[in-house]
Amino acid sequence: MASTKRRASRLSPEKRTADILVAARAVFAERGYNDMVMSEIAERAGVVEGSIYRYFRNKRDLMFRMAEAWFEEMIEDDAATLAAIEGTRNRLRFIIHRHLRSIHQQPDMSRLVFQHLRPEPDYRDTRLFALNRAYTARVSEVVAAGMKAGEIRSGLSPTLVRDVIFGSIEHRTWAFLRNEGDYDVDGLADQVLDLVWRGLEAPREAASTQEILGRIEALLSDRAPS
Amino acid sequence: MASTKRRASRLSPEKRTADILVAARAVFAERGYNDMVMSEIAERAGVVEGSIYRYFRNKRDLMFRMAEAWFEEMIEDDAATLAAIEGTRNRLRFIIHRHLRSIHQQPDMSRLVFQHLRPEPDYRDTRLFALNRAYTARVSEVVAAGMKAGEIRSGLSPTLVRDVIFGSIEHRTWAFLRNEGDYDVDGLADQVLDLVWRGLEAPREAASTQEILGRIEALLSDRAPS
Amino acid sequence: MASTKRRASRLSPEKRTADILVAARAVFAERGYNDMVMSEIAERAGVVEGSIYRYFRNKRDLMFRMAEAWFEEMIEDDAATLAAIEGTRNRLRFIIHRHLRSIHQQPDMSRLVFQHLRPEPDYRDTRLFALNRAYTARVSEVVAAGMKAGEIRSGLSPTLVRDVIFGSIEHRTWAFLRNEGDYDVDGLADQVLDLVWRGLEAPREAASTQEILGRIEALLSDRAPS
Amino acid sequence: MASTKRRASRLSPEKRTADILVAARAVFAERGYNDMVMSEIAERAGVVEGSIYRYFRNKRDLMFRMAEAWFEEMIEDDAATLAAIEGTRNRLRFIIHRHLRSIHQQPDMSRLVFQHLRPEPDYRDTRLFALNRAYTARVSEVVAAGMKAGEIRSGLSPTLVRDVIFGSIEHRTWAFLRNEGDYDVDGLADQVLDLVWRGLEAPREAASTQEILGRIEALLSDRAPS
DNA sequence: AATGAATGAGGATTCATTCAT
DNA sequence: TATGAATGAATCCTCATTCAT
Repeated sequence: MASTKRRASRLSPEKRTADILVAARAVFAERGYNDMVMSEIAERAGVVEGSIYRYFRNKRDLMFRMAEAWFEEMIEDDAATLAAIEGTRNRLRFIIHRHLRSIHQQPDMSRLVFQHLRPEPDYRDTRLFALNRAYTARVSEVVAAGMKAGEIRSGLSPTLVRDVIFGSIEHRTWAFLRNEGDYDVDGLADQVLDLVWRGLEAPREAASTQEILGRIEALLSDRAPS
Repeated sequence: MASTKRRASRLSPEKRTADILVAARAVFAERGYNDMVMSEIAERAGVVEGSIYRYFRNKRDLMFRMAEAWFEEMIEDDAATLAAIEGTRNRLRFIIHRHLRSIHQQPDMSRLVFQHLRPEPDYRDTRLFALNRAYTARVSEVVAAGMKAGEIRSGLSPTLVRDVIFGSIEHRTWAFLRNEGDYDVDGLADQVLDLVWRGLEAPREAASTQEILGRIEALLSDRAPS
Repeated sequence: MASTKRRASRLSPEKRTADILVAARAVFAERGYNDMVMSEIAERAGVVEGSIYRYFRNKRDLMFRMAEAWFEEMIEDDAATLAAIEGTRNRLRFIIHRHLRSIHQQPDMSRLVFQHLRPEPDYRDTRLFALNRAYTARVSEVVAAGMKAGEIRSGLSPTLVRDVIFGSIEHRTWAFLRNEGDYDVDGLADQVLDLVWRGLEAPREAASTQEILGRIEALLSDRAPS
Repeated sequence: MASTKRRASRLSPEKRTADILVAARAVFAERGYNDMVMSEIAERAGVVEGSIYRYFRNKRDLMFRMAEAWFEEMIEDDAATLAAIEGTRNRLRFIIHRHLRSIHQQPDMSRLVFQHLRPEPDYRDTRLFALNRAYTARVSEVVAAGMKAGEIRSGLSPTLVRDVIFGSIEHRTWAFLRNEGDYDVDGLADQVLDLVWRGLEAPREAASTQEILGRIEALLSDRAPS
């Protein structure tokens, strides 16, 4: 019986790493967090288990890298879009909508990050942390800019706004992530935005009243009999 | 040959259950989620491993019961207090403050619920779910009441408000739960409340309108025809 | 297909421990240090792998316990014999002979102790260390007693004598433990004893002097004047 | 596309071998036996893992070569010294002292040889064996010479003396090699020598007595009356 | 001669849960 | 009701060595 063993072709580390990540993501999508075993990933990637460890320190590292790749895609995809959107409110809506959409499209990956990776003790030293921070920092930045432009009332903590937005969304979508029902991305985005925006926007009431009065007075005095 | 073994004294099931829960909570506090092993709980509770299974279906059940006990305490403690507080804003502040305080005082238990219990697939069929729902429903109720009273603008989803509040708080406190830094319960409660309240409160346009009408009348009467 | 699984009968911990030790020793004898796998030990002992870990912390512990059992047997066996032997020289010979015989009969076990267990970093905190110390201390004790009795010259360090005896034997028998040739227990015991004893025994100068005087007197009386 | 990779400069095999040996020894000194990995050796030697295998059959071979280099140094260093020492006792003391000093200065290397290399099954076919034999043979040679010169009693086995000396020393120094305490090279050398020498030296008592008696008898018979 | 990517075997260990006594 | 001995599944990781380039 001839041995059918064949050495995997010699690939560049980048290609091999990418292959393994793709395989890992596929296995993860199919099996979920608990049943994602290294041997299956190796098999799919067309390498031997041991080879995975040349490119990834361990399983935990592999999972982080998986999530990092996901974040990188998202951040890159959004950059151009966000740059093209004008107005604080519109930009916030985009970010909110985007997050709701990400969760909706990639519930497994979301669960991975929310439940398993983010709570890790040394998460803060992670590249994923940096990426996630960049991802959420967009809110803080938009808020800070809006504040400068007078669209958002001053005195607010931009990072608190960030936590309100992402926290709200994630709390709202837990049921979906547990496979309990669905949600409407567009509608929910509007609801969240509405609520948050009210909390943020600079008070216009006082100014309008003055304006109204001023214009009425102006009108009346114009009409004054000569 | 006399056996020197001593049988555990026969206790009432309630007492036994309580003992085990106390032991479990102690072990959990000391060892954390991953290193909480049944044998140590049994030892502390003064029973044998197998006996735990007479009172708890399995470890998962035991953990849920632990968390349920925690929630029951909180809900009960708060009932009277909340009843004594008047005003929608004040009541919301209490609930926000309360949640921030719970997390601050019981980080382990919070992590257990947020990270391990709530994401469970059949969490929804759980008594913990019901308790948690009762715990968070207080927000929805207060909001609904505030809406009726005209303090809160209509058209809002009370459950969305609930998600905004608890989501914000939990997102904000993740770092703390990872043992990264601390937070100021009072200060944070005020910040969150401020932001949320702005998003909720009914517009005071009615008042401005009155003012506008009054001043118009005044102006017009000044110009009364001679 | 009927399942043929059967629970192992419930045994006393002592019996079970002994069974596992016996199995371990058998596997060790057959396979040697490197190929002694837990699964085979379990199989032979009639238990499941996991059960071994109820009685032994880990494989290392199991190996130590194996060696300890061996030492206990030896020490116990010898106690009566040694008590019955009179004379420092005879007692030393017994100990030397005994050690040579142990190595000869249990080369695997000897190798285990010499090569793998004794060099362990925390060997000193081990029960095996205590037993080994008791085993070798017999030399120190006999030497100390012999010194008191004047059979052995004073000023010697009994523990050094211990090291000389056991060190010599072990150095001499390394080749045998590597499966290179054999050795003659009796003959080697005599050789070692001879060499060591010369190093130990008190000088008999007093006796020679007596002899000299006696013979001089004899000579002189022969020549008595007629 | 120009490759920026730099090929290791082409060195003479002797130099490469030496470099790798130096690197191996450094890694071994830092990491110890268990954590000495080929990749680190390669890195230090400025070559790639695979290249090591051009110069050394395998890791085992590399370790043996490491130890061999050590022995060669020692043997060479000692040759002149030993030639300059006169007297059997003095020469033995030098050898004993030397061995104690070697262990004291190179505990890692000693442990390597004693624990890992010497017990190997085919150690006897090794160059290290030959070197070690040469190293220890100095004892046998000195003993044989001393026997011829009448300083050492006849009937002894020179190789047994060798085993006594090296065995004593190694048994005595095990604790030190386990990092438990230290020892005094000079003092211990004297103690060992004292004990061993007594076991070796030719008995002068008996001979002297004979001599004394003979001379007395001769004297007396000369004086016999005619 | 050098590279370095790929190989691949191999086993200890944990602990929730069960069930015969 | 209590006991506690027995179960048993399930997998990550290392690293010396090879060999195509």
